[in-house]
Amino acid sequence: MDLVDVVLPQRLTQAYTYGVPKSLSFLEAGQFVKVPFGTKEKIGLIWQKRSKETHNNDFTLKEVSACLDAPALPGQTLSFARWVSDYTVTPLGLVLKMIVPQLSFLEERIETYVWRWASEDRKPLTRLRRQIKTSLEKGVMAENLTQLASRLGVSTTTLKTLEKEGMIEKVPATREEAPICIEEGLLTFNDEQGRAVQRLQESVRQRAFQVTLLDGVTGSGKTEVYQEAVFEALRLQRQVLILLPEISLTPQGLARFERRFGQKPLLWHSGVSEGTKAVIWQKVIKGSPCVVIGARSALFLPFSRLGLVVVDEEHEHAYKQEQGVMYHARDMAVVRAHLEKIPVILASATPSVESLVNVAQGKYQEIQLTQRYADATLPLITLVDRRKESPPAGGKRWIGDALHQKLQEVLEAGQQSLLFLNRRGYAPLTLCRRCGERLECPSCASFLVEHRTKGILMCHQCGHTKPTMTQCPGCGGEDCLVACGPGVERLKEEITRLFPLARVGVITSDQGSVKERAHQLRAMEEGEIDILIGTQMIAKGHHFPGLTFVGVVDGDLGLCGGDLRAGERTYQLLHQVAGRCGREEVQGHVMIQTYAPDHPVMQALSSGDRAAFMDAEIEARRQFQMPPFSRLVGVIFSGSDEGLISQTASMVGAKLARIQNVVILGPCPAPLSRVGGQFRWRLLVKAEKSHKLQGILEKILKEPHPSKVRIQIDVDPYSFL
DNA sequence: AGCACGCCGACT
DNA sequence: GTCGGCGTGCTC
Repeated sequence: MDLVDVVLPQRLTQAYTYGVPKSLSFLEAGQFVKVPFGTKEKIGLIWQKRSKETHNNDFTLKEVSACLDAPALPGQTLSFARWVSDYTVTPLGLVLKMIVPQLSFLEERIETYVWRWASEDRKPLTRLRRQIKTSLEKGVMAENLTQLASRLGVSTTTLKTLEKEGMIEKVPATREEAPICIEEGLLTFNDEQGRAVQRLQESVRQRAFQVTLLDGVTGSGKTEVYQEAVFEALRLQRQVLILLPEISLTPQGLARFERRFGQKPLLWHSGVSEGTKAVIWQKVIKGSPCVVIGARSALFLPFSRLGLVVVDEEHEHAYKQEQGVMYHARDMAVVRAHLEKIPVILASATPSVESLVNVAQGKYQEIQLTQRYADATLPLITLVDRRKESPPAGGKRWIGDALHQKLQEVLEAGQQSLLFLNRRGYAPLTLCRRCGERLECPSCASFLVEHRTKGILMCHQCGHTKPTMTQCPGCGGEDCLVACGPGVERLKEEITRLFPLARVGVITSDQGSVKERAHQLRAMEEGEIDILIGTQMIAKGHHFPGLTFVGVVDGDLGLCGGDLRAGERTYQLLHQVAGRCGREEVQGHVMIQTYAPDHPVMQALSSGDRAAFMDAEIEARRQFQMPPFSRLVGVIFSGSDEGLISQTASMVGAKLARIQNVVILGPCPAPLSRVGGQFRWRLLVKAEKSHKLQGILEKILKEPHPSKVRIQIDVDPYSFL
């Protein structure tokens, strides 16, 4: 009897060996099967076939009970699962669980049909029917008659009659029949863009692994350029994955995609319904040419004809998953492309240190886009030294004199301003001025942020909320609690005081519904808002034609703390915010309030010399032998007993320290040292890049340790705060 | 993830 | 005496 190793989509490290009954001798790796496991029947995946000689009699062999009528996972997807599992030290079953997040996805559902004119009759047709016939001959897909009706612009009843008469029929849409009509020549490219398009399309045609860093200044047409590569892949009947750090795609952006692709891109993120996800999953595994635009989890879709991967905004830290399976989607996208033998495009206006180093080392090719549309000039960036400004007076606390004056000018000129403050809520800290009590989250090591409009105090770590209080929980005093520091709500208060006649808008990720935010954005686009205040949310993608001025209220916010990437991150964020203005003929102006105008980040922003700044960052990383010039692995210990946790961490640290060529940093309380009542400690293992730490770490995980302590491995950690 | 097995307190 | 709490460990 043949033997197969079966992996279950659960937190299990190993595969289990089963016998294959004669009736199922056709089974291959990648197929889904039913197996008896413990007392239950489970659905699993055939990981590999093996010869019967390898079976020792340590256990009684059970048999595969049935084969599921579902398409098999493509071989490359299996290799990818193996690679991710090994690299991130994650149980194979958990990685499989990411590939098959719901077992219901395995069930076939016919999602889309191609509708055909079925009648051979030569009899003359009415004008309406002739029109329908002509439309259908172009190849139209729809899920049902209602949808078809809206697509053709006719009534459902007309189509119902036609179907009853047998004049039209539906055929399940298959790979070959999926019509992809690409509207050509909608865009004109300048020479630089044209050359970039040529190179990217060429790499798609070559169908070989290649990483391209598409480094283009804001407004240089990066998206349009990589979309041409996407079309090329579609023309070759291949699938495309576009990763975005978070789905911030506006309806307009989506419509633009659809117009050019001739089909809706498939959206994949946490907000998409299970049913829709199932349809996408099936489509992707069956190999229909399509474009999936997704958050990092889309990387684990079982593509069977992947032809191109795009990682947009590749520098974004949102690509690093910090909970559960800890992986970096950008890095894993490169791995996946390598295994699939296809090109991958990393796009950014402010590439990460990691990618720039890879370019310098010749591992990635680089394409630069330096020209902005319509010869728009880059905004002028000036720094305001807050140390030299007069102390808060005349209603000013967070807006200094220079910024105030500039806002006034812009307002008088009838133009729009944007104020950037990366802090939600009213005030980040509430303090008792009598006893010094600070309002903290009961279960996290973080302060409660006041949200005055909602009348609540909120922990931004765990989401815990409670109503605002008037009495200090420390000393019981009334009216002694004071809000410290600004949040966007408080900034709005100040702005309305300074400019009572201005139309002011606020956009944050936690205020109002998606619809309300969209409404605010539109109002801004249409010039109905004079001053828009916003957090990180507004840093991305939006284009406001009338915006000429951006004020950064606190440029130093991201710089505090000893984070390895603080400088890089602050540069990227502020650069992105600055890019919101001055796209049209008028030159934009950006003003950054800072207490550290001499800081390299501020100097780089004001001089526009990114290369020098990044070179310095890279040099610093090299000097201190930090990533990407070394390898870091975090080992996180969590649980409710802090003493036990720190003790275990020290023990494991001592054990790890005995390994050759390894430096142990810590242990010390982890970033987010207390979340949801759980204490977290972390130690960092630093080694040379070539050092294969994963094997050793896996052993550490398996070694006995107090069961109340959870140990997690974080390869290439990102948070250091 | 389940589920059985096992070792302690509360209750008919 | 037994029921049932969940902590522990195994499932080919």
